[in-house]
Amino acid sequence: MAGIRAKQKEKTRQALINAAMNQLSAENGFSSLSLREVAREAGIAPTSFYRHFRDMDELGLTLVDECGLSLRQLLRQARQRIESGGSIIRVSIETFMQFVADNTATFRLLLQERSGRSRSFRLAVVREIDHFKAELEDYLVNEQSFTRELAELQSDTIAKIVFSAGADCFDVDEEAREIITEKTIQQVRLVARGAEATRRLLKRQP
Amino acid sequence: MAGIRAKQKEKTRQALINAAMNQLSAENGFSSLSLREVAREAGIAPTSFYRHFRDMDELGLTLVDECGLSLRQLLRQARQRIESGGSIIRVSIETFMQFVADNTATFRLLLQERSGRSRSFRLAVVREIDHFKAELEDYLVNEQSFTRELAELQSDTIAKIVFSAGADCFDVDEEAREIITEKTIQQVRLVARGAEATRRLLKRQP
DNA sequence: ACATTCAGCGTACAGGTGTACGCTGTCTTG
DNA sequence: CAAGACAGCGTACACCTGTACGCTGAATGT
Repeated sequence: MAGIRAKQKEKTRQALINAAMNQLSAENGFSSLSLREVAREAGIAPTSFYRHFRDMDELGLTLVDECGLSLRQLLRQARQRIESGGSIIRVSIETFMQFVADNTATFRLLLQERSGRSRSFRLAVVREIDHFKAELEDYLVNEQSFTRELAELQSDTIAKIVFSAGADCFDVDEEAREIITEKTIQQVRLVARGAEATRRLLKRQP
Repeated sequence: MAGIRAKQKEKTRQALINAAMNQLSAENGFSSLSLREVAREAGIAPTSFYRHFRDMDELGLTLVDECGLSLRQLLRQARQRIESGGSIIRVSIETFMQFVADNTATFRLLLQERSGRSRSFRLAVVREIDHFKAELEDYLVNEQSFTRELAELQSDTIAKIVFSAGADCFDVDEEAREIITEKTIQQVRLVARGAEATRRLLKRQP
């Protein structure tokens, strides 16, 4: 039951996924990428593609899922590292930016399909971003004692800032990326400060 | 010299632009839209397309430019209306959201090409967003007496929030759009409050 | 051992794509 | 009024696309 067969299938499936990612990073959006070319780069016949995915869209959704998943895992690791001291904002954002640098192709897909193509694509992306927001929101409620409402407003704001900043990194070199990272840290601190001020404001006049 | 000829040319040029916008709004990203289909919808032969644009990319860049231009005009009008009283944040954001609702197709193009396709596309979009930020930044310096540095940080943050919020409006009905608008107003106020707090902080320890 | 499953292949087809080339008829200019 | 510019057309071509269909050979289940 080792599945020498299933193992090989999984291998070519990964080859397809990698091929798609490569062709994405080269240039061009996901929609302008062809089944045939992806199959060619993966080293299989065009018609064999269908043994793995119903169509290109299904492959695309897989990419989105994988991207979101590994981002979340990375951030969770980062948060654990923080429990032994360190600025949560700095570490989280540095981790995020490193992720974007290492996964430019898929992250670009994420942002691009967020406002494009089919509805199912958009929903998939929204789902990933919602995961991100939810974890941040919980942190703000549990560790920083914000009200649900204010935590929700804050986490949504931060998500918008951070994902936009990720997009700003696409065309730039490492040096510029560090500048953007520092700027983003400042921006998130701006929001945190604003939320803190709002909390105090609400305490005085509830 | 009225140019009955030039007039006709401009007319079909607009027809091409409109056709492209229509096909954009239907679904699908810009890159998956074909010269032939655009020409067909505009009512001209495919080969006549070249009398107006070198290729589809040139048409796309034109769309981006027009979108940014009319957004800026609208916001400038809104700011004039404010001089006779009213919350600048509320009016600006409501105007912005109305613009997105009225120009979903091109605004989607803007956001999509921001993180996609060719470098020249991305730069064009960045340019439009920079215009937006610059006008906001000037306002913050001149009318609210912020330092350049803090105004820059603030305007960049707000631009990120507002453009992201615009993207959130794509799939939703009018009711949900109003909710998003209100949320965005709160978020921008959060940032403004954070910037205010930062300013005070810096005054105490410069 | 044999029968079944199934990943991958090759062929084939209908349809779409961008664009080169040369023509037409009308507006514009001299 | 003649000469030229030029928007738009039709034809033609080479190329790429998705996918239907049936086959093969090896891994698997009995």
